[in-house]
Amino acid sequence: MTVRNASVKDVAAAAGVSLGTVSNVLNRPDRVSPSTRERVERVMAELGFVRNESARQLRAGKSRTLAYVVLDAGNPFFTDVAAGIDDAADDAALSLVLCNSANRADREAAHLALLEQQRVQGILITPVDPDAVALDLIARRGTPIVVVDRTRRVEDFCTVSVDDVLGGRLAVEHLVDRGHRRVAVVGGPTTIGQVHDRYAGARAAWADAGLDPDDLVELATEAMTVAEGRSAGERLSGLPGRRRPTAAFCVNDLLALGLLQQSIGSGRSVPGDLAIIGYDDIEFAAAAAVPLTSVRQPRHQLGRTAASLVLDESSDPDHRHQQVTFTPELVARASTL
Amino acid sequence: MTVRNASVKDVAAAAGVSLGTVSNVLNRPDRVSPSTRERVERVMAELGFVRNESARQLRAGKSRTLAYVVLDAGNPFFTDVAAGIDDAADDAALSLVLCNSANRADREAAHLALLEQQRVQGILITPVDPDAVALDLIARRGTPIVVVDRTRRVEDFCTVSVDDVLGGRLAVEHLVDRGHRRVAVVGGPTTIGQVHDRYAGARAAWADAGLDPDDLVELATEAMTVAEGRSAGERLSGLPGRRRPTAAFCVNDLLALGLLQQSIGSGRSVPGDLAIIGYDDIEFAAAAAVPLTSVRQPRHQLGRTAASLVLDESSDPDHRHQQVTFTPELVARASTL
DNA sequence: CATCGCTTTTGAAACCTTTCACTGACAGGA
DNA sequence: TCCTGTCAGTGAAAGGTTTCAAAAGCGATG
Repeated sequence: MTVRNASVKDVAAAAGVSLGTVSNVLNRPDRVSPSTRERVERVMAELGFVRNESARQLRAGKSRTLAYVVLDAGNPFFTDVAAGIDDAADDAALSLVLCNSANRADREAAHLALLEQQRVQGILITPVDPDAVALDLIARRGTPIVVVDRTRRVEDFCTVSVDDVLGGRLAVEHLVDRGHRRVAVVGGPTTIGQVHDRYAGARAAWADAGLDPDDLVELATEAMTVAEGRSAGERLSGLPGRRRPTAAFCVNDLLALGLLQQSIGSGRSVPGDLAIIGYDDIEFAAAAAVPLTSVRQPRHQLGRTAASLVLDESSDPDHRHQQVTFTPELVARASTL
Repeated sequence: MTVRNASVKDVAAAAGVSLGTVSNVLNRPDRVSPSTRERVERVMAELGFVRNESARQLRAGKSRTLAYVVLDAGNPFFTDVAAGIDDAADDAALSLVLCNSANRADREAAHLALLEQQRVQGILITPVDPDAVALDLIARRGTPIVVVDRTRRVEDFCTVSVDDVLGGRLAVEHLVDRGHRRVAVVGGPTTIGQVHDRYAGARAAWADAGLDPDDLVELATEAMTVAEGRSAGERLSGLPGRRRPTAAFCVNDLLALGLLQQSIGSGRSVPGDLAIIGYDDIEFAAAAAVPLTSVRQPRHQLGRTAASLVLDESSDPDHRHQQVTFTPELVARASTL
């Protein structure tokens, strides 16, 4: 029965009706008499008919998918953002595909090219470089793009992000409140916009508290991973007692978890000898052996909003670009008690 | 210049050549004279021409993508498997799209239907129910399917998995070696094939060591999450001293991390009062405050192999289905010292 | 100049679906 | 009986790309 790739034509012939009728069964079943419809449907099942989405799309001009080009599929933060997007896509009866750029510009470019050729409804992206010109070209040619968790210098399309300066500020204010007067800021590279902003917020809060800038120690890392967090911990241990900070603000939770592990492993108590605060509030932060204080970003909300912006842009002819900024929130736990 | 959706026809007209020549520039540039090629390419850039992948695919009959329908995009285990698939897809110059079924059969079905309509080269899937008949239908109609990290009762297509009975055995043998004579097995629900197999391996190892089955305490959980791990820890604390196990084997790392957190938080030392062993060896296992002993699965390898099987099936006419089983490996760390 | 061999270019057909103006058939009303 | 309106079904056209046989162009050779 099952025929390799039966088409509407085959179905029509086998059911003794015209092409148009088969198409109507598929797309407007109410315009076909019940008896005919049933016969056609039976034939479709027998022949193993599967609609050819390429042909349909060619005719329709647009696809039924949304795409998210994610920066690092292994980072729980991004998978949560993706879950938010997925929710919104579900509501709009679109399906979401994830593409992983793994922080590599060449992979990102390849994915973008294919997505544009596929005429996806819209592209959500956390780009390797938010100011890359390739994004402009694609947007100008008509595919809606929304930048997620990054901002651009020129505001020529929608972006959704979180106020990272405020986040850095919240973290340091919290530590100052707890009485810390010598604090490390751990993170890098500062070429990443987020890292830069969080540092800036940290410095501003420190200055506002009237503290000496020299007592806010910046500890640069090469990446934001657990391993880098451990190595930062070793560098911290190496400092002489009086120069050693009593607290550390890590610009993401992976760093914080690494630092936490290294500290406990080398016999220091957290928060007694070293208070630690992270950023992102990923699920593993609350689950750490010493539950981690962290700056929470509304990541699900971030994804949901980004998706609704891209949908608006693709459907509303007089769409206006927006820059949505969310507010981060401090979640205090045992690591800074 | 930029025209909304320029087609090869528009390019041909603007460059003063025929359709066929434009197509040749795109697909066989060597057959076009340098001067013509250059002119056509310039016009394409001016017009903002973007190849219509639907039309191309309609003609070609197949697409350039591979899809992985992942069970839970938030679980680091699966993102690592996906990274392995991605590697192999890259090598074959295919692009990989990820679809998240989020453990829901309806979402899985929707994704599968669309992927089949899109005529993807192949589908990799960690299914909600490996024995679901929908998979057979799709495979029978000609889309190669490979089941990842699950096995099927009927071996009618390729599967790639890890020997979970052996994994359970390794974990319990390790604990017995360390002198434990009263051990908890934490996990569930046992309707999941993997969980069932790991339990079975654990029991077999226990029996082989000549120990009393009553001293292998099974602690069922409703899901395999950090929160469930914590709650299992509370139940464990509630047991009277002599009945309380000295070690726990958790059937995945999320459970183990939750149990670890709860134990330390309530003042028990690990591994002194309770040794803990997990399963999967996700990155956060090594990074826990007490580094976690775990059973490692070759997850990258798993993905890579699955991708190469699906590619083989889609290209080699006399492909034979294979059931590949990998061997897990114990990674001993401080939590079972 | 005719012929040959080679490279470059052409134009039509094919891929499969959807749409839409149209035909037939039939029932009800005048 | 004739007309009108409704409903079911029809068939051709369109959408953009690739392929392939055939044509054209062109320099060299006899």
